[in-house]
Amino acid sequence: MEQRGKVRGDYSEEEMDLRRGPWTAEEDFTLINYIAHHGEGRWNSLARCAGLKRTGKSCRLRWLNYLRPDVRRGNITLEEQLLILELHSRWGNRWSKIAQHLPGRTDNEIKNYWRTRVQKHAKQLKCDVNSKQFKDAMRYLWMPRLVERIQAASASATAAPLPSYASGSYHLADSGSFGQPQNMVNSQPTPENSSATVSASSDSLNHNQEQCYAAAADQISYGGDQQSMTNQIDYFNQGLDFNSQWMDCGEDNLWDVDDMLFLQNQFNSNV
DNA sequence: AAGAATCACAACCGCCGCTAA
DNA sequence: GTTAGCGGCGGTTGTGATTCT
Repeated sequence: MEQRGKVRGDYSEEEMDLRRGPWTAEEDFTLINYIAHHGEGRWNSLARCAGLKRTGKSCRLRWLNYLRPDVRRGNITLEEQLLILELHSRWGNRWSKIAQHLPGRTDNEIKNYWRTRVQKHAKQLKCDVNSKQFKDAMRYLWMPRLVERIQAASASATAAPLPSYASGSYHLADSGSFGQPQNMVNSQPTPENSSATVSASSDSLNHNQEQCYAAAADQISYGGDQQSMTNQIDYFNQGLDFNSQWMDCGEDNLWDVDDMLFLQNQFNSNV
């Protein structure tokens, strides 16, 4: 039986000979070359036969997450963000399953995205990423906002067809129903429609943002603890004016999690 | 300019399920 | 039925890069 629960440092002589840590260009080349000639799979024997002083697991991971020719790298697009949020709300931390619907993206990349971005925002909101509060914020604020940004990007780009799930599935007027995007599986973003990438905007507020927040605050009336953040569905679905006010503030000021933080503060201050 | 803090992501670890012997 | 080995998965860590103070 394979040894389980092995303590760090408790390695056999053969294992001690194994390399760990970052892969070198030479190792990458060796692995690529070997797989090109012999195919992938049977990772332990592959590692041995290729002459790599790595575990089979390490070779497999390096190939799947980095060296595979069809692996997509770079910013997670708005479309992909939306899809990740949608699929995670359905399946939870089933990263590999989610990755199957994002061609070229690895489970590791999606997992990292979730942990570094999404969980960070939950932390900012001072709530658990699995809490209903945060899920509501995602579902009724963040995701609709993403849809709008995708639609705006598509409209401004060309008269070309919208990305499949941005074009008809997440209608803001669908009375708050955010069901499964149609054609989701075939929704691989293309270079043409993936130009709207994750904005690296600062979390701090600038003057324009503050003005936007003030404008939004005028139009959002929190009646107290009986009103939850889910009330925002109505604002999105009715296409109220404050949406366009936000849009007028420029690309950097589109509704982001900063906005959720603002709403959260508004909510708390009225409780 | 420099040190601290934070971010992003590659890589590792341990567990689990499957399968062949 | 049991065991050994492997692949896959999700969680976690290490570290270089970037941003902040």
